[in-house]
Amino acid sequence: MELSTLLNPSQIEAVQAVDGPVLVVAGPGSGKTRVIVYRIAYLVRTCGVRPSRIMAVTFTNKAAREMRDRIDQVLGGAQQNLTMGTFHAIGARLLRTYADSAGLDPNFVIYDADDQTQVVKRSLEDAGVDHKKFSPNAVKHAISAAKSQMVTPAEFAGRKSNYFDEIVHRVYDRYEAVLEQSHALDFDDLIVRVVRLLEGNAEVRERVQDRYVHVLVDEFQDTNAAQYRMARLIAEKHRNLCVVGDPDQAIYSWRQADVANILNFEKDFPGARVIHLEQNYRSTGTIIKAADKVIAVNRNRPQRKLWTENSDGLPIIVHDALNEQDEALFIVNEVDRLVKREGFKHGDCAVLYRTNAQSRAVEEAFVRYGLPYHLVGATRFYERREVKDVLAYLRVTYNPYDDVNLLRIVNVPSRGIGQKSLDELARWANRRSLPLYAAIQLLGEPPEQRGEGPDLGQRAEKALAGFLELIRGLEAEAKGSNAADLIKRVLAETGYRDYLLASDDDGEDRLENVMELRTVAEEFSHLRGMDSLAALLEQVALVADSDNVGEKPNSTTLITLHQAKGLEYPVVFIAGMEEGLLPHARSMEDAAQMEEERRLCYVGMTRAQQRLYLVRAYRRAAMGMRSANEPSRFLRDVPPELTALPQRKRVQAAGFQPEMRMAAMSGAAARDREAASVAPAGPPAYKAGERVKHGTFGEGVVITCHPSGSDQEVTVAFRGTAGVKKLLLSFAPLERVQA
DNA sequence: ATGTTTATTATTTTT
DNA sequence: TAATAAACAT
Repeated sequence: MELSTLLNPSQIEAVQAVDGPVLVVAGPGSGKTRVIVYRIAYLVRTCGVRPSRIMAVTFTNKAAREMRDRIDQVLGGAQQNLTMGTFHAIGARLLRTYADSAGLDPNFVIYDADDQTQVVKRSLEDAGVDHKKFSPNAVKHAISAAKSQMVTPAEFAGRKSNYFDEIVHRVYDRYEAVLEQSHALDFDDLIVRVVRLLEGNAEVRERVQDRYVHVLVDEFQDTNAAQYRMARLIAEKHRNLCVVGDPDQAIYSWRQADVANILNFEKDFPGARVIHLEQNYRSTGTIIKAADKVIAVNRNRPQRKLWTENSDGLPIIVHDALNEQDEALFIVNEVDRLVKREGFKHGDCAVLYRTNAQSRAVEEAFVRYGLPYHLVGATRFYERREVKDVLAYLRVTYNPYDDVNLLRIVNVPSRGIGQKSLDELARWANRRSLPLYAAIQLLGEPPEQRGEGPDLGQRAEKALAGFLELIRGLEAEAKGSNAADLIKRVLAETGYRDYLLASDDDGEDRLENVMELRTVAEEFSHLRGMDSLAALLEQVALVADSDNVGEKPNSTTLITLHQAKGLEYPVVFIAGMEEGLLPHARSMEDAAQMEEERRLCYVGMTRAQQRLYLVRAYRRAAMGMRSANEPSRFLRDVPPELTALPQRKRVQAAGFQPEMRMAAMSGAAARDREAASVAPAGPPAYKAGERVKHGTFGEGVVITCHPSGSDQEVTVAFRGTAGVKKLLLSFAPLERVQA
């Protein structure tokens, strides 16, 4: 392996610094993944470290997969024994291996966000709290925050300071009890319980620490306190901990990620080597300069400067659109043009946005124009109702003590078990501290065993007995087959297939989704019985990443800024460059949050390799309401000399009738119009945002100004009733107004 | 007990 | 706007 031909000197230093703690601060596009891949290859090939003694932690499952592939490529052959995955996946594996020592059922299930919300709701009710006054989601977030900082319910009692904390405290205890009774762990538990296990059990700690001679953590800036503690514990013995991160790309503080971990690292491992990777290989000089200007405004950041030897490339295009439809239309037009005239492929392009809701308008435009696109993770596959229902059957079959999932399907399709009966059953089970499933089992026992009965009607009892039989049947089936076959049986025996087909008009589509789940399940057909089921459930719980489901080749990617972390595209559009959106309205009050918004913008900009578009809409419909938004403050920080107006005439029409305009623009008409567009004539007379005055319409703000034939067309938003008008420069009585 | 209609309400990012 | 809960009718 001749490293000097593959890597620059700093990268080589990071690869070869294998003894002792190392912190690699790696800017965007600085070859970070490359460094990790070669570092692992170097450990295995040159240092003779067995792959089984290496642990590499990534931020997403997808990243783990890709990294494994690249390592396999470099080393030739599959490195099966390498421990590689997210903190959560690795945590789950450790906890199953050492379930006994951790005091867990080795068949524990993993609760996702939705399950958690259900548990919180139930806990709120149990605690007698009005769940209208305290949103379950807020409480869930508070509990999760406490857990990821390793605060137990008992410790929480000490820090409660207001009424909300008081409520959280009351619910937190109850929440943990419900999880335990359900033999379930939530996401945070997958980390927290590992830490507790390692801290509390010297024997297990020794074994784990002995095994992992080298530990790597990627995206270190986005780890939380518990995760860092877990990594530190595992690496404590050999002290070969290498963390790779970039404080400027920390964008998950809302999930309790804490950049301070980087500072803690240098404190906990004095004398750690610090290596900086600052040369960017990804983007044009223009993009790097602009991104650097934007991020430089943050006060709370390390001193450093990203640089590149790449050529400057083209200016960044800043575009002002009328509204979100117009914004989408502009993007679609540009993609089309880049593909037709400039040799890009659809797959080279990506549209990035702050909120998932923004994807709608963009998606509609792509559909209307018939351009290929794929949307990453909006309505995530595993969150579809029908998929969750079928999964609930599987999960209850695997672990019948899972109350949340049992409640989900006990009456789906309806089998005569109504809310009243369930309430009564739950009260009865609660008094006895029994999971619902155990309570239902007890119903079948003779009266001396079951004691004072629940007050259920005969019909309900019979229906519950029927449900019990159903689950028992599935259980027997599960033992003798595999997950994919079990899904088939669930569909047939529970009546779910008929229920789906009968329910909506899109029942067939829903069934199609379930079949997709079956396809996923088939991956685990080499395993038999409960093992197959266990493997599927684990995968589903931890791969909330829907990236592997139905990705279209060579299509434009529609993705949130957060999800785009770690990715790169030749052409990037950032949509919604507006105050209130990016930066988001919720971050306006808090300086630290505002810095995070800026980092998010920085992350977005640095995804671009060759072309970067920053697009904003003058007005936008948000949950039914229209509002006019100021341009994002981040646009002001992009030096004007690095930007340009769009080179071609933008397609637009007056007024606010997107439907009509879309219709008019579809198909051949659009192409004709495009072909008819004329070469630019002279520099624009006005820039977007300038104040102007008109003889009859009064004062207004320029939205766009661009060439139109031999003239220029100025679009102005006027104060008051006049609204938005398109005017021709040579005719309109316009004059500048000083701000 | 279940399906239908109306009212309400909350809108960021996700392993 | 859209998703969900509550109220209502069957």
